[in-house]
Amino acid sequence: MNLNLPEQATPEIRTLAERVFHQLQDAIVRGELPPGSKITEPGLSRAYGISRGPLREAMRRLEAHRLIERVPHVGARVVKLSVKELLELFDLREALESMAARLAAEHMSAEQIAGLRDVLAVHEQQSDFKRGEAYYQREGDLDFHYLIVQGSQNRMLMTLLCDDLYYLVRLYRTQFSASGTRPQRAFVEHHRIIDAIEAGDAELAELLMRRHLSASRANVVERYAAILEPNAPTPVT
Amino acid sequence: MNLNLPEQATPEIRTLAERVFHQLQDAIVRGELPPGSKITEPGLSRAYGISRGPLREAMRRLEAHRLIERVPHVGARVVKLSVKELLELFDLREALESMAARLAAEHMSAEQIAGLRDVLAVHEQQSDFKRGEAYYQREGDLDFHYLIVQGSQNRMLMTLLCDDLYYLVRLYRTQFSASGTRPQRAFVEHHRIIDAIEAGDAELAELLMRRHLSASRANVVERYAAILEPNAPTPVT
DNA sequence: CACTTCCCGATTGTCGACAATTTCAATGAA
DNA sequence: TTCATTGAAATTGTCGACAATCGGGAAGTG
Repeated sequence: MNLNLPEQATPEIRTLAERVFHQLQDAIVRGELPPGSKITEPGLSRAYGISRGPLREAMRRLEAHRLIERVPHVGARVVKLSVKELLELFDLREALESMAARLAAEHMSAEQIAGLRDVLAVHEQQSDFKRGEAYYQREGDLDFHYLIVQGSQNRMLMTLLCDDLYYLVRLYRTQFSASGTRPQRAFVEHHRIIDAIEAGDAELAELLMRRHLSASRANVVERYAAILEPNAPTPVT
Repeated sequence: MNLNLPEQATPEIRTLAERVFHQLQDAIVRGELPPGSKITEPGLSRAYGISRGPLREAMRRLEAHRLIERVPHVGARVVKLSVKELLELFDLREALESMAARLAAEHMSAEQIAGLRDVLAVHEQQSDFKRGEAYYQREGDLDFHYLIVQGSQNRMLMTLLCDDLYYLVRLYRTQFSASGTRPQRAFVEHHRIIDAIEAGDAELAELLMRRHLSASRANVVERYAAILEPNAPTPVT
C-alpha cells in the first residue's frame, strides 16, 4: 500500500557515500535527527558502520542541500529553520510551483492527469480514516505537488523542487501542519488546480497554485501565532 | 578597478576542501575547465597540490551545485547544458527574480538603490569603452541582478540565486551573450526596473523584471538560431 | 574482417592513522 | 566568588595506502 512519493526509479545506490547520504537525508526528514541537534563524524561513523571518508562526502552533499549546517573545525548541526525562513521557503514555493502549474497545464498528458486525480482520491479516502493526522495529510499534499512539478517537463525545476526544497518542506510538515478547516479547503483547491490543468488553462492553473500556497503560508502564520499564545487554541472542527 | 560581484564578505577559507571548492568553481566559470571536459581526481590532486580527500569533498559540493556531473566508478565531467536546459534556467530566473524585484521594491533602502544606480552608471561607462565585448556586459548584467536579489531580504532566495544558479548562468555568459541592439535595450530596462523599485511599485518592478528576463531569453533563442544558420548573421550595428 | 574474451593500466571507492584545532573542565590568581 | 589560564580529551582536517571497478587494447576465434 506504499504509494507515497512516486518512485524516482532509484538511481542504483552503488557507493557507500551515496547510501549514507540518502539514509541521513531520511533520518533528518523523519525527525530521527531533530533540527538543531549536533551530529559528530565519529558518532555517525559508528552508527552506520562506515569510515569517515564516505561519511564526510555525504555530509558535504547534505550541507549543499541545506539540510545540515557546518562550521569549520567545530562541527555540524541539523538545520533549524526559523519561522522567518520557513515563510521565505513558502514564498519560494509560490514562485516556483505556480510556474510549475502553468507548465503542467501546457504539457501534462491525459494519463498523467488521471494519475493526479487517482492520488487525490486515495488521499481523501485515507483522510477519512485518519482524520486529523497531519502527517499523512502533509505527505499526501506533497505527493500532489510532486506530480505537478513532474508534469512541468522542466528538469531544472524538478531537481530544484523535488531534490532540494521538498526535503526542507518535509522537515517541517509535522510542526506547522495544516489546522482547522484548512485540510478540507486544501482538497478543494487541489481539485480546482487539476481542473485548470485538464482544461489546459495555464494562466488559471498558475493563479490557483499561487493562491493555494499563499493560503498554506497564511495557515502556518496562524498556527505559529497559536503556538505562541496557547490560551487561544485553534478551532478543530 | 575590480568592483565586480559585490564582495560577499569572504567567509574565511579555513580549510583545504573549502579553498579548492572555490578554486574549481572559478575555474569552471572562467572556462579553464570547459563544459563537458573530463576531470580526474589524480589530475586535480596534483594540479592543486592536495590529497584526494578534500578534493573529493569539494567535488561533491560542485556536484550538488550542478557544476559537475559524476558517474559512480567512472568519473566526473564539467556540466554541459543543452540549449533546452539553458532556456529552462531562464524560466527559473524569470520566476525567481521577478519575485526578487517585487520584494526589493518593498524592502530596499535609499542607499541600496543609490548603489544600484552607481553600478549601472559604471557599467554604461565601461560599455562605451569596450563596446561589443559581451563578457563585460554579461558580468555587469549579473552585478545588477545580484544587487536586486540582495535587496529582496529573502535569504533563501539569495542563496538559491547567488550561490547556486548564477554560477550556471555565468558559465554560459560568453556562448550566448547578448547580441545586436539587445545590450542597449537591456540598459534601458535596467533603469526602468530601478525606477519602479525606487517608487516602491512592487507590482511594476516584478512585471518589468519578468519582461527583462523574457527578452533576454528570446535573445538567446535568436542567438542560437543564428549559430545554427551562420549564413544569416545577426545585425551587429 | 568482424566480433568476443581477457587482461592490464588507470581511476575511483574506502579505510585507518596522524596532525591541527576546538572545547571544556580543572586549576589557580585576583 | 569570579575570571582568566591551561591542558587534556575529543573532534575535525588531511594524508597515503589498499581494494574494487571500469575502460581500452591485445589476443584469439568464427
